[in-house]
Amino acid sequence: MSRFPGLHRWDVSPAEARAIQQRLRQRLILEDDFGPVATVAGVDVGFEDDGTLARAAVVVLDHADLAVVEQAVGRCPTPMPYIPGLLSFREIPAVLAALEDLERLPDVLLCDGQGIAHPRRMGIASHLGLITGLPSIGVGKSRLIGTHGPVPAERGGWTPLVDGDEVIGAVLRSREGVKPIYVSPGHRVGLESAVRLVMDCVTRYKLPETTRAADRLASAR
DNA sequence: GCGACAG
DNA sequence: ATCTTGTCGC
Repeated sequence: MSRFPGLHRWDVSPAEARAIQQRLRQRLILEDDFGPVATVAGVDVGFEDDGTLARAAVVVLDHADLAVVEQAVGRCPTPMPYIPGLLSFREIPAVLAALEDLERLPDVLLCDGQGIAHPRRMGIASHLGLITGLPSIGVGKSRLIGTHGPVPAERGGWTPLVDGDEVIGAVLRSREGVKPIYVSPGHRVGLESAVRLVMDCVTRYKLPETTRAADRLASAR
């Protein structure tokens, strides 16, 4: 029993993957389109057997107290090598396997990587949001594209990430004294809400608890 | 042609 | 992403 409709094939060439991204980007909703957020999920992918097997982890947390509600792990043969701009084709198949095992789907997905802060506005968070239909946000530890000015030093402060004349994300100081993180809307979430939801999940560390929990599970530490 | 380049 | 110990700083 599959929870999500297959929008396209996964065993595609880089050129086909880029064409799929161009086709899908038109369906993205880049403004708030969600109800009460009771749960938030962290999504991350790790690899086993020299990278031949992808292992995805999804950890659902209670939005109010960040307590773990449930978690799932999904595996699948790694489809293709890492190619900047095509990360979702390498990692999403395993993520979908993990999502199928959840008792209940979360209200929002926080993915490791970018949302629309991507050359074709189709980073892994946006792609996953479109496939699942769930609101999604990209939380990256580093930059893929875009430029930005100085990042405020205080916790919670941020500056726009820009590409040409478009604001594609926020460079956020999630914690004082450490490198900022890159937050961008994935699907059905506007930038301000994306930043707010991410900060809702940040406690005493640079990365939100969603990411930390998923990272831990995906890397089997 | 020369860099840049999520995880 | 992954390979990996100690080490600097609050």
